[in-house]
Amino acid sequence: MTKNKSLLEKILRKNGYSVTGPRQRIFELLVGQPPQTMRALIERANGEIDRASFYRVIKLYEKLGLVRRITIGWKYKVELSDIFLEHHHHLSCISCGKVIAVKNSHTIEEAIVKLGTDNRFTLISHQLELQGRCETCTLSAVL
Amino acid sequence: MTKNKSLLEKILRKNGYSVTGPRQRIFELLVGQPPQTMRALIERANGEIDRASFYRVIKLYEKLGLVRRITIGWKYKVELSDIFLEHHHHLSCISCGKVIAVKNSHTIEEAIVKLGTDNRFTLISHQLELQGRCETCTLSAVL
DNA sequence: CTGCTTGCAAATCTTTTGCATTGAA
DNA sequence: TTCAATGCAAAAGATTTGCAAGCAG
Repeated sequence: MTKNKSLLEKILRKNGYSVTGPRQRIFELLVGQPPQTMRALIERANGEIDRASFYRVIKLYEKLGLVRRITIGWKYKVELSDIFLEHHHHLSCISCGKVIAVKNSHTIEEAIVKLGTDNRFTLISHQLELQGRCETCTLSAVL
Repeated sequence: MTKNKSLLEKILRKNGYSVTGPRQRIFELLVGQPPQTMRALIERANGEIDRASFYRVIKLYEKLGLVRRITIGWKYKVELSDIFLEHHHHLSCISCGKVIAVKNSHTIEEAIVKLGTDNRFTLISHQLELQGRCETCTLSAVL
């Protein structure tokens, strides 16, 4: 999708950052991938981009709202944010580690907004993470 | 509360772990505190307990479901789990860092259960984290 | 006693920083 | 040309591990 890439460029420029090779490359490494650990992301670049740049770029992307970090179990992973992906949450299986993205329910979103206003908070973002056992693992736990 | 402490002992024994000084001490350091970083927790022990033991004990407590980790911003913090605390979620202010615990709404809990069944997952736990700006910070952002 | 726990020290892994160099605008 | 962005190397921080000694059961 070149559409995403031009959106990336637009956002960088609009915020006064330059469009560079590493920044584009890192973006590509995020497109179409499930949430990845930093390590995995860095390894996928095969040494073409320095570790430090990864951290710097991801931090920038997070600030610009392009990327978000989600916590699965103990460590965090990064993925493109809702600008590129439809807003969703994660359901992860504690047995096999599978992570599935679930589209958000209207009910939940509304209740969340209410939580914010009830507490006089101006909400900016939220994450919902669910842990459980997927169907396969639930079954094999019984066997 | 000695009630909590005896519950701790019961859980440890029932799972075949022994009740030791460090384990009790670490538990005490968690009681009645807001979510803490590992570093803060370790510092509060003033060198009486080794760093490594902290990590080992917290990991054990998490496995036993006594403790949970929540992610606020980038790093995680630990707090007692719903066994000791009422089930709740967190609202954190991205300006001043304040974190408030919000009792859960029925609506959200129900919708979450539905999300699980819709995806044939046996749900075990979930976390909802909200980010925004508290009233004070919202106002001072305008000034 | 005996094996689980701990402390200690060292090893690993993750993230950040300083600085000289490179590259986008 | 000029300043932001990158790579590199080193520093800082966080987490884990091996092993000998200590303690709960």
